[in-house]
Amino acid sequence: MPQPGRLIPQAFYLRPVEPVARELLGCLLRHGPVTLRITEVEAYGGQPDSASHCRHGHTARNAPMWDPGGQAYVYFCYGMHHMLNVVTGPAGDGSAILIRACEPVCGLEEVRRRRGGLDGPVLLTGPGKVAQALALDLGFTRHPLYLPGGLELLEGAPPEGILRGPRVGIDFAREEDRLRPWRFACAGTKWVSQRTQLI
DNA sequence: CACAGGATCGTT
DNA sequence: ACGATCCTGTGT
Repeated sequence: MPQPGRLIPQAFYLRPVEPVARELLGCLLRHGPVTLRITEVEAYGGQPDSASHCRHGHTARNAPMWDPGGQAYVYFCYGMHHMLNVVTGPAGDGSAILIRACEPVCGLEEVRRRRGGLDGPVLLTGPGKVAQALALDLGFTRHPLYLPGGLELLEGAPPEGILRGPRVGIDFAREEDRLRPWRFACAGTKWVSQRTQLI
């Protein structure tokens, strides 16, 4: 099994998106002084997926999702938030994993500064919050996660309990999510995005 | 070119 | 429950 702290090799990402998403739980994201542990993920693409940015085929924005796995895909959402995705699969697969929540491991003071002085689970429980804490922007799209320097993805101890299921709630009761139980996965922890529940 | 909607967040 | 804030993809 993975050795904590080692860079994950690109081969890890060149597989179907859902097992990669599952195994990403517990892994570490490092950018400079800040290290975060992934506690919640969401898989997109890899098969017909009407919720994926690839649902209408190849476009300028989603181009990184069609590349071989192992790189970041960052996009701008709702006019104010950046979202970090990990691209997976071989070239042409059009799949990626949204990092939905983390817990702090290193650099807590810097994270709190970037998050407006907040603290507790509200700090990193949401995809926009994670990107803000890691100081990411569109310039990180296509950044390789398996090379030292910059934004890195490291192996970490897998969490004890992995919960998974479709998201439910305001806009999450979609049929396709019910048919795809591994789209969404989170660790058994308090560090779970607020708009996410399990059924 | 106009429009509708969006993988969200923080406040009310 | 709502507003912020703007980019993207589609339709005309």
